[in-house]
Amino acid sequence: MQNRTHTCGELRLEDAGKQVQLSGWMENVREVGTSLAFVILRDFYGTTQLVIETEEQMAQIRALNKESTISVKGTVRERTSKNPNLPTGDIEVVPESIEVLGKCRYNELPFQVTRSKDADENLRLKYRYLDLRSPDVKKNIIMRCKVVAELRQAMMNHDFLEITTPILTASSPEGARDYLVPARKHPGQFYALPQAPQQFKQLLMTSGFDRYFQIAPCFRDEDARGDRSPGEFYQLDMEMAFASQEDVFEILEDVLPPIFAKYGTYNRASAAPFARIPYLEAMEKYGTDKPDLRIDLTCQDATELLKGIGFGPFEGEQTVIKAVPVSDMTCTRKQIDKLCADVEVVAGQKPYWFRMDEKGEIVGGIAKFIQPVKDQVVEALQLKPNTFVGLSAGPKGQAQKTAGVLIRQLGALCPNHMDKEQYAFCWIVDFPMYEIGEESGELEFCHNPFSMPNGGLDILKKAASGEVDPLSITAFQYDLVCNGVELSSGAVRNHDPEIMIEAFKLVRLGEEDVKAKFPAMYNAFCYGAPPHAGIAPGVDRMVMLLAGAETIREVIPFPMNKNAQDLMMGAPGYVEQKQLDELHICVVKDEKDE
RNA sequence: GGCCCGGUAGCUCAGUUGGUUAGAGCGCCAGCCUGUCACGCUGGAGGUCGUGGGUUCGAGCCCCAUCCGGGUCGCCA
Repeated sequence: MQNRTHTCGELRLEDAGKQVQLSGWMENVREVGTSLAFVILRDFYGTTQLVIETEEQMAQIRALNKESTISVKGTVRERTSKNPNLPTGDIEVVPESIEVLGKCRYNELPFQVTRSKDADENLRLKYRYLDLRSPDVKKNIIMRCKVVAELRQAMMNHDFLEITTPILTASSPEGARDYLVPARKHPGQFYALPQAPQQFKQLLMTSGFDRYFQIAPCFRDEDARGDRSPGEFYQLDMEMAFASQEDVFEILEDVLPPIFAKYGTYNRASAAPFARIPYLEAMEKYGTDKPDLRIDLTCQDATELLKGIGFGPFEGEQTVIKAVPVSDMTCTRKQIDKLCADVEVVAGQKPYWFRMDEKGEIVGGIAKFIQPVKDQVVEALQLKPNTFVGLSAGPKGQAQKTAGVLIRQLGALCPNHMDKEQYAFCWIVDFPMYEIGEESGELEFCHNPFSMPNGGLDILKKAASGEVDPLSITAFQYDLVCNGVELSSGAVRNHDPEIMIEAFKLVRLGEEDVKAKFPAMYNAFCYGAPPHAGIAPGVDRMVMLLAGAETIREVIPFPMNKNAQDLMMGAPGYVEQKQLDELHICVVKDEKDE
């Protein structure tokens, strides 16, 4: 059975006179008088106007609810009143027959399809199939498909092979919380869904595959954010054998900018090579390890300068003071107050400020404390009239963080300090290998234990003997950042079992722990592994940046809500006792439920 | 889990200092309209103001508890 000769976005003036068949959703009906009506028919490709002129068809349409699907055979006709705003606005179709294909049983919908973006998000997600009917919602998904296709093609052009890795695998002791799957044939044992194909891709390198990539599903049981989907997400996962950090950078610097420029809201993207910023420098200069380089503001240390001026929050032995000067700042007092309030919410700490007015006077905020040291401050911060200075103070980490938030908010507030319409990439490099854990108070891996330390075995041995501070050791670990969004982490991997054991020793673990935690990888590396490096940019995040979407859910076809529920499918849900029995699972009731 | 904001018609929201019968836009239903295109006009239906308790002569509004949603921090090798 054929349902159409053309799509609803296809017909033009030159098609006038043709016999056609169209099928689609009845988006709207406009009755004008008793025997004239216009029906808007919508499919994936667009909309076409039908004109109803007979009483019989009028009755047929009146009996139908909007959003029903119908198929119409008829003649294309030039409109007497054209609509220049529509691609098909020059023509209309005069039906000879109308067939109902799928009735919409409800005359009142949960929301109006053409305005679904105004509806409550949980309602949209529950009725996602209605939400997605809106071209505006659909367009992000279409763009996502094209971007993924181009990423795939670009990777293959660089001789990468797409290899799929298991979805049911072993629980990994490091990192995020796992999703567990009970093993029916092995009572008490569990599979886990992969947090990333990390170990598999490293095993592929050890197997002799030279360049691997995958649009890989990843599963992590952690709380959601606006830019972080709960449960599952996709990465452009890649790994290269006999490769250095720079080799990985070169690939992405070639693959990403053209796709960002082509599909993005902005058509400019950083050219290769992207800026490389050492982690410590990023924290010093931008107050964050994901700086938005579209903003030309930086922060500087003002501890020496401002400690001891008698302002309470600036005192204290551990206190560090950061200053963010903003030239040519013309914001109102109201805007500054709002800025400070916003910064406090995000950073969890109050910022301070003062301003040099147009006459060169220090005014506003904590000006009276600055007054006595005005000359030094003007000198050190190179102050000119109409310069605003945001300040943060506290333990180093907190002061940096607050300064980072200040920079971001000030960028958003001052168009003259933000070149917004572009994709500004940078690499954050030289992450520390170790840190002092906040809870344990002892030395721990900073990011992940798979990264190669800069200095190799030698530097680890020196750290072990006390010659070198382990906190000063950096790893060949890098982040890709775009417009203040962390797109990806990657690393040159530690492929040498000896170095691995030494690295673990520093955090009080031994060879047995390495073997127990990562048996496959450890064993494999004992059979001769190539040096290798990789990275895994998040696909959802990239598409979100390209679409300029407010939340990551706008670029996922069927997203879960923030509580990791799929309201449309009813997941998670209870299962039958028989299923639990087969899986040897006994559900213990929460005390609250009893 | 902490903090902040919210929950009023199918949808999006307004609701003054606590005071008569809780409103608007869109949608829905009915009628009118022969060139609409966010069609227009007239009329109508539709509400346990999240839930439970309290204060008060009187609560959508104030207080307490609780549930749900959003943001943010924690968390995310």
